[in-house]
Amino acid sequence: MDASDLRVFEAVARCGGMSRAAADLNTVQSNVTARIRGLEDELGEPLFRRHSRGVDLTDAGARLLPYAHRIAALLGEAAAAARDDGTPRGALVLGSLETTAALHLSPVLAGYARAFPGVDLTLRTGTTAEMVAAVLARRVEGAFVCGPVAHPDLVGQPVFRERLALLTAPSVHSPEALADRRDLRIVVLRAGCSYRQRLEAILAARGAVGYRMLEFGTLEAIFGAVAAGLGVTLLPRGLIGPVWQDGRVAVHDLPAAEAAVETVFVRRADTRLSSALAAFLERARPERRAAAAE
Amino acid sequence: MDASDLRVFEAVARCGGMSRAAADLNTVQSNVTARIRGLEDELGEPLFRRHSRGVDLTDAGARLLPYAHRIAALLGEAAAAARDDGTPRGALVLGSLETTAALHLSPVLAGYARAFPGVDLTLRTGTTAEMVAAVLARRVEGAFVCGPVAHPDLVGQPVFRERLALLTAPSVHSPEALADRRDLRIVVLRAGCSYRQRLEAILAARGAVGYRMLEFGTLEAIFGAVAAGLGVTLLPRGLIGPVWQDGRVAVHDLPAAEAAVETVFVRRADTRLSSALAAFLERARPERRAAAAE
DNA sequence: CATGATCCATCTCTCTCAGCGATGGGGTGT
DNA sequence: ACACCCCATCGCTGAGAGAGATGGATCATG
Repeated sequence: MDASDLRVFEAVARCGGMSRAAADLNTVQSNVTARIRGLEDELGEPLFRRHSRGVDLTDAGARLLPYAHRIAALLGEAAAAARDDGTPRGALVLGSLETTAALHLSPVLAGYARAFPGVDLTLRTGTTAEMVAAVLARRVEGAFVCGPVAHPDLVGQPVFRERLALLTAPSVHSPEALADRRDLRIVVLRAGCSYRQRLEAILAARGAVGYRMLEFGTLEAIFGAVAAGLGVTLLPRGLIGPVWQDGRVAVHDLPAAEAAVETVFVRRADTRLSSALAAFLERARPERRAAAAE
Repeated sequence: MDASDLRVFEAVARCGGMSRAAADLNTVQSNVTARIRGLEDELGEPLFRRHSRGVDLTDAGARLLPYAHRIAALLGEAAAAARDDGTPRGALVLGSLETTAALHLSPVLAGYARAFPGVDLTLRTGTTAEMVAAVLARRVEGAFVCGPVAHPDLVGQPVFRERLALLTAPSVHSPEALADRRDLRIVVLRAGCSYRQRLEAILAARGAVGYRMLEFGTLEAIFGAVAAGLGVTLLPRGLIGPVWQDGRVAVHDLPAAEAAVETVFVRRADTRLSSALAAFLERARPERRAAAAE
């Protein structure tokens, strides 16, 4: 048995058919058939049930499939480990919440890109749930998400600690005044945004329920909507300096328990920490950034 | 990069030279050279430093080597998993202390071999330290050893609980009487036997120090030596029925703290529990054996 | 029921590439 | 100086992977 056999096997299992797998692998169907046959002969067990719509896994195939994934991942990691001599190099794909990227990451990204020109840096943004899924699927090496995250396959480390504040129209003088607003809406950056649940809890604790949701793709649009009295939002304090000073929106501090949010960096527990990523995290560490700011 | 490349790489690293690796792999040296070169070209990093006595690993090679091991192990496990349909079959190589094998395992082994004729069962015996090393090196799937065993790569489960007894010549009436015996020796089955340390501690607690050691390969020889007054030994009570009844040796019970010994079954944490092994452990479980004895 | 589409198995042909054997150069110990 | 051991390289050969064509089976559709 060989790793390339397992690659073919995995493609067939994923595509649900030998013809489709052949297209996926840029080869012809007869080849796929032959290699699967060879693998089955070697193992002495059929791996797929053939039927007119394609194939599906037998029990033996289902037992083999997770190994195919693990071995493929391990081979990629082996090559990366051999190439990684401690100086960051190659591709580094990270994920982040959009608010975290805006608030904390831009100077880190800029400095990192300057310091390590050998690294092809990619930053993808999305919600905590999306990013966690991306990390698990190995689409990104790791991600900055809203903590805490507990998953057996992930390891996390706290990176930033922020205080959230409630943003409302200037005419609202306290969060408690929201309870009797019947037309209340919550404004979020994206559907599924991590702060939404927290905002719902905060409003519910003050007797405000039954709100609708507005989703805007940019922070500026959100500020505009809040300033216009369309709704309220919850954002890290660090993000709302200029808008608040302009008096366009009112910023309401919250009790520490409600305001505190921790950004953690998560990555798969079973992957090696690449030099490129290690150097990035080193630059993102709070103490380091404080020192750099002096 | 391919698993067979890594196999060649691993052999070269292990043998310390391409010629030796070629012999080990049943191929010729030019092939090994070519494949290593190919691997190095693909990775863009030299993996070995060539010198007149052979080769040794560069840093990149040293980073790659553990992956070669893991991938090789995983490939073997993948084949075993695919073939393993729940009915025990194939090779099952276990380790055990000799005393445990003699005391507990023979009926289990016999019954298991009868119940699962498809399994090629092998039992290797040795000391706890030897067996733990064998498990870690994957030479055996698991082993019955003297507990407790704490190692990050191993998982253990208690299987048997025994009471040890001190065996002396019939003329010795209590363990305390040994303190003034200047010619005292301890008799063990093998150098490095797990019970030796415990016996030393027991004797030391009674003021007996400065003994010599005798090593005999069989239990009968040990009984003979003890009966002849050559020394003392420590064995599970269950092993010493007939000899004690004959009056050839004196059996001294010990306090529970000193007598209790737990036999645990250990295996690597990162390997799948094969059906063959699962069935064996099921048969070795104390409650099961008690039920079978009724 | 006929037809077309889809999917897998099998066959043949081609050609790459792994493996083999031989040779050569470099270094080491005697 | 010589024998020895090690690795690099070259040409040759054959197994085997890949490409393409064909055929049989099944299913959807009108």
